[in-house]
Amino acid sequence: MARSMHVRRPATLASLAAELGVSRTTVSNAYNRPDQLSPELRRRVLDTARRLGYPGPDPVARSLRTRKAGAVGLLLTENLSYAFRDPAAIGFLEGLALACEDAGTGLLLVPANPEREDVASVHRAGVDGFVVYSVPDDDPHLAAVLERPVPTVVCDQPDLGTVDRVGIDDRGAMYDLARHLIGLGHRRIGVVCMRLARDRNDGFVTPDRQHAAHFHVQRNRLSGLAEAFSEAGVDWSQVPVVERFDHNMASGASGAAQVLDRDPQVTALICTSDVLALGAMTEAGRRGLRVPHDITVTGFDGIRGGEEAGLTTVRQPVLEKGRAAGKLLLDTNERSRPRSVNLATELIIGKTSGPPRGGAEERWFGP
Amino acid sequence: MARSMHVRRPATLASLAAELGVSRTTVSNAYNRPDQLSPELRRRVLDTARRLGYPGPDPVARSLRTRKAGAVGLLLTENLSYAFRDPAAIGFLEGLALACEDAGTGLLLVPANPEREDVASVHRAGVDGFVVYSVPDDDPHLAAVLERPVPTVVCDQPDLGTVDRVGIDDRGAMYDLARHLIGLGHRRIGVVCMRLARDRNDGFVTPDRQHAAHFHVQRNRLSGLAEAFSEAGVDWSQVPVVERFDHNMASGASGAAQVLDRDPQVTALICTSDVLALGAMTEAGRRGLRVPHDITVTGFDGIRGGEEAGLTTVRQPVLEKGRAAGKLLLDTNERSRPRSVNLATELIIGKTSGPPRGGAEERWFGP
DNA sequence: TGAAAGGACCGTAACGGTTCAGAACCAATA
DNA sequence: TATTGGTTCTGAACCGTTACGGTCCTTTCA
Repeated sequence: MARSMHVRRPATLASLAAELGVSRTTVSNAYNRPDQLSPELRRRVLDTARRLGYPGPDPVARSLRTRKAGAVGLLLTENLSYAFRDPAAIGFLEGLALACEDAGTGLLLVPANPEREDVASVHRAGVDGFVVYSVPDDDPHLAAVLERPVPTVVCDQPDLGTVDRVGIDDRGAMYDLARHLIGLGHRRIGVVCMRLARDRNDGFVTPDRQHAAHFHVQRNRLSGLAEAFSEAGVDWSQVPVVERFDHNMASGASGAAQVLDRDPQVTALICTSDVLALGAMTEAGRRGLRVPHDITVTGFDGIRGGEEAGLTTVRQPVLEKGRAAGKLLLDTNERSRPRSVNLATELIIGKTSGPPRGGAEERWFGP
Repeated sequence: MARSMHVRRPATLASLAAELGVSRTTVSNAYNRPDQLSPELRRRVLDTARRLGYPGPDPVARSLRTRKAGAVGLLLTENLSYAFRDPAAIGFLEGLALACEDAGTGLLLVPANPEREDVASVHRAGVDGFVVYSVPDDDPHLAAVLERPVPTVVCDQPDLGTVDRVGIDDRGAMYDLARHLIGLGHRRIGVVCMRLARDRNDGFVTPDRQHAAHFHVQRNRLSGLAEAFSEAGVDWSQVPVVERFDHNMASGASGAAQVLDRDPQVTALICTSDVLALGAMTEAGRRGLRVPHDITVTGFDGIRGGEEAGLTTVRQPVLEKGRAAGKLLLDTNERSRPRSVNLATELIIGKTSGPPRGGAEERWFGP
C-alpha cells in the first residue's frame, strides 16, 4: 500500500504483473480469458488491480495488437451537427445505429468540415470500416477514406465498383413522380433542388451544371425529371431549375420564390426534397396560391413533416438504408466482390398535387 | 519494384523506411512534420508510399504512442438508436457535435445496451473522454466510465463531485410550473412521468419509488411538484403519479388514461416531458375533453412539436446543454476541480393550461 | 579561421497490450 | 513404469508508431 501511495505513473498490465509476481500473460488472461487461470489467482489479480487503480487493459493498445477498433466511422459531407437537423439524415443515422448496436460496435462520427480540405480527421479515425453518406463524388474526404485499407460502404453515390454501395433508384423514382404530374396535365413546371456541387450556387442551374453535378442523388433526380418531361414534349432546357446550397425550409421558400418570379405561370413546383417542398408551400401560401388548386408542389424523401402536410412525394426507407449500410459493413461473412443494394421506394400521391388550373384540356396527353 | 510485387503483408512505416533506406523517424516526419526534412526527400517518401500502397501512419498505433485518440465517447442509457428518436436527445447530440466539430474531435457513440450488464463496450472505447447523458445513477456502464482514467462530463445527473457536470434546475423549474397551475386554481392533479429506474414499472408510483428514483432528472421534477403542491395544501401521497418505461406519445396517452381512469375529476395532467404531454393530449381528445377548457395539460423540454401545439411547458436549452458538455470536456485549459454548470430554463405559458372548470372560486389562492 | 548556429536526419526506447508455442506439474491410465 | 492428458502459467515475439536526444555536415559571421 505504502509503495503505491504516490502513483507517479498509472498502473499498466506490466506493473500489475510485477507487483503480483506473475507474467503479463496471466494478467491479460484474468481479463480476457477467465478460464485460463485458477479462480483464486484471478481474484487476486483483480483485487490487486483495484488496489493499484489499474483500470483494465488499455483499449488503444488492445486495438493495435488485435487489429480491431470496435467502431465504424461515419463520414458526412456536412457539418457534423447538420446530421441532427435533417430528418432524412436522422433516420439514416438511426438505422445505422441499430445495426451497430446489434453488432456491439461503436459508431464514430468523423468531423469532416466540407469547407476545409483538411482530411486529417479521416486519417486519424481508428475504425474498422467506413460508411460514407451522401458525399459529393469529388470530396477529398471521400478520397481519403477510399485510400484507407478498411472496408467501406457508400450511400447515395454512384457505384464505385470497388466498395459496397447502398442506395435507391433516384432517377427511376423521380421519373415516376414526373409521370404522375404529366398525367395530371402539367407541362409548365419549375424545379427547386439541393446543392449540386461543393461550391455555393444559389440560383438558376445551367444544363451543364446539371450534368456535371457532383451529388449523385441530385443529378439522378434531375435527370429522371428531364427524361420524363422531355418524353412528354417539354423542352427541358427551358425549365427553370433553381439550386440552393443550404438545405432547410427557408431555402425551399426562397427557391420557390425565384422560380415564381421568373415564370409566374408554372403549374407545378417540383422539389428534390420534402424539406424544400415544405418551404415552397409556405412561399406559395405567402403569395396567395392555394395548393394544389393554384399550384402543385411535390417533394422527395417521405419525412414525417411532409406526411402531416399531405405532401405528394417519393418515400424512401431512410432507416432501412442506414441499417443496410451497417449490415453490409459489419457482415464479415461474405466479403466477396463489392455488393450493391438498391432499396425500394414508394410514390405517395398526397393532396398537394392536382391538375393544373385551367389545364383540363391537356388531359389528352395523360397516360 | 519486383520485390514488392506481391505485398504479402501491408506496408508499414518501417518497411517503407527500409525500402527508401532512411530511418522510420524520417518517414514519420514526412507525414507529420514536413519542415523537418528536405522537400525532395519528402516527395520521394510520399511517392514511394503511393507505389507501395502505404496508406499513411496507422491511426491506432499513433494513438497509442501519442496518448490521444482524437475522439470523445458518448454514453447513453438507451439503445443507441433511441438517441435519434427523442427530440431532446437529438438536440443534445447536435450541440455536442457542434462542440466536437469546433475542436476537430470525433464523436464515438458507445453501444451500451441497458438490458445487459455487459460493460465491455465502455472498456473497449478508445476515447479521450466521456460524456454521459441521462443515465440512471446505478447504471453499471456509468460506473465503468468513472473507472476509466479519462475526463468525464455527466449530464442530468446529481453532482458526483469527482467529474464535471452540466444540467438544469429541474426541481426549481418544475416548482415554478406547479406554482403557475396552483395560481390558476388547480388542486386535483395527476402526473405522468418517465421511467424512474432501470426496471420496467408501467403503473402507479409509490412515494418510496419516487424518492428512490435512480433517474435524477425525473426524481427532481417530481420533487419540485411535490413541494409546490404540498405548500398549497395538497396531500402529495394522494396524487396519482403514473410511470411509463418507454418514452413516446403512446406512453403519454396510456399514462393519461390510467390517471383519468383512477380519478376522472383531475383538472390538470402534469407530464414530465413534452412527448408524454402530446400523448396525453391525444388521450384527452379521445375522451372528448377539451384542452384547456376541460383539462389542463403541461409538459417539459420545449420541443418543436410542443411549441406547435401551444403546450404549456418548461423550455430547456438542449442544444446548449450538449455544447456546454462538449466544451467542458474539451477545454484542456482549466482542468481545475470539477466544474458544475447549470443552464437557465424558461417557463412557457401556452394555451394548454387554464383555470380548472368550475374552479374559478379558487382563484383567491392565486399569486 | 574558428566558433556558433542551424538544417537534416538517425537510433533507441518506449506506448500497453495479445498471442502462441511450450514448460512445469500433477493425476490418471495402460 | 512409461504414457497420456489436462490444467496452469511463462517467455518472447510482435502490433506500428512517435518522442527524445542526439550526430553530422554545411553556413554564417566576427
